[in-house]
Amino acid sequence: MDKIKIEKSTEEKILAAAKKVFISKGMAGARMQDIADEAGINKALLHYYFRNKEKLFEMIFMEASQKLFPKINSIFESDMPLFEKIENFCEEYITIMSENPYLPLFVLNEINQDPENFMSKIWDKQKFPRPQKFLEQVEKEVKKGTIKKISPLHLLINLISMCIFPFVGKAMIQFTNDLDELQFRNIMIQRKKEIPKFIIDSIKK
Amino acid sequence: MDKIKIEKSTEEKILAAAKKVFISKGMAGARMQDIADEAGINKALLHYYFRNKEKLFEMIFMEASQKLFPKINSIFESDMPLFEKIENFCEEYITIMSENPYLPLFVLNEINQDPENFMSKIWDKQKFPRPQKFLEQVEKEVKKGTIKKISPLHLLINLISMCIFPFVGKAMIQFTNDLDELQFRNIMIQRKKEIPKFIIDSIKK
DNA sequence: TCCTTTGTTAACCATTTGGTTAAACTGTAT
DNA sequence: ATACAGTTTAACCAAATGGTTAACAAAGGA
Repeated sequence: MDKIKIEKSTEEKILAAAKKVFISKGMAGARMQDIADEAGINKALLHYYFRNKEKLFEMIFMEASQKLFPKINSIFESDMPLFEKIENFCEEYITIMSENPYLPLFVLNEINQDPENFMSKIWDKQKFPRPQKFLEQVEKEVKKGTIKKISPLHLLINLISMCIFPFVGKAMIQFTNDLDELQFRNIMIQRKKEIPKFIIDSIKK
Repeated sequence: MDKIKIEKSTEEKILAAAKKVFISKGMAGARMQDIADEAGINKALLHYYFRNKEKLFEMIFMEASQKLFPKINSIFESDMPLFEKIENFCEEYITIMSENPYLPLFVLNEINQDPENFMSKIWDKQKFPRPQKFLEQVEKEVKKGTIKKISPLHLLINLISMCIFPFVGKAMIQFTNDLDELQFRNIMIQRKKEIPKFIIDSIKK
């Protein structure tokens, strides 16, 4: 153990605990007491640092959704060639999500459970996925005849589905295929290459 | 309006209301009072028909997960040729889910939030997805050389990802692409054909 | 050393929530 | 009419839960 134990500040301890509890139980299922226990502090201290449950949740959710979304844009809006862009996206995206495998389900579920609140408070504060440029790029390639005729939107949905879904359905996939954590991790590493290959095989002429 | 209004029994009213509330708010977020209101009855009547929240939830969750899972098996384990099987799966699966678009997120989220409880109580009561035969079939086709060399497991994950994820990420997809309910429905109808085409284009020789 | 600010806690409070009870209502057979 | 079973409700209860308070400890500056 050459890891030096650095004293985390109380605020950091709370945020780490809140992240863990919120992501595993969701906003409705999380208990302030659980978070306090997890952080090893008194419950009142939570309210000293963060006014209330909603504020604390918002902080965690913001961080989480920022991890889930904005990395997408920088790739989608870049000037890379299409195939390279697809490869890049899979690589980057799966790498980030592998470090936070429960994050996509958490974010998508909370969005779904309270869309109005989500949109108003969280949405416009950060850049949201703008797939426009990607869609146009696909259309251009189709017209140029460099790839098969395919609906850009369906291609986009296929791409993000194959990257994100395995994390959302992690428990199901692991159980039906009898995979432990390590095996799952390895499969996701493989998918960084498998998905682009699968897509490009499908659309290249 | 030539629809005849048939009086639903109280039990049916409760189940319908519970389904609606549980699926939109999840187990933890659902309130017994909400369900009672939705059903237009007194809260105590809920406990008259279903002992407690857990029992009521279990009933709804069972029904939901039975809709999400077992239809898969009959197709996966049939003797259809591979391409036909893929076409059949997409067609059937998306049709069912289009009638219950929020069901996949609900089920996957609850599984994730309480895996132990899920496994013990719900899991073995019903047949669970057995993709074995599908995987073997893919491997056989690869060896025969009728399709490209591809990992059967990745192909399977790709298939279910592209079918299920759009429902899980419905809110996100609708928002980023500015789609109303009807447009989303139509895109999912297209996907019944688009997904098999996309897959077969990728793996056929 | 005293005083002020910041951090931390135990005890407490008000509301929400799942669940119970006992009474009342409804239809049906006697 | 009466009795009886199943159904429905208003009122109630206890536990859980988010949040507050007041007292206390620690740190630092005058």
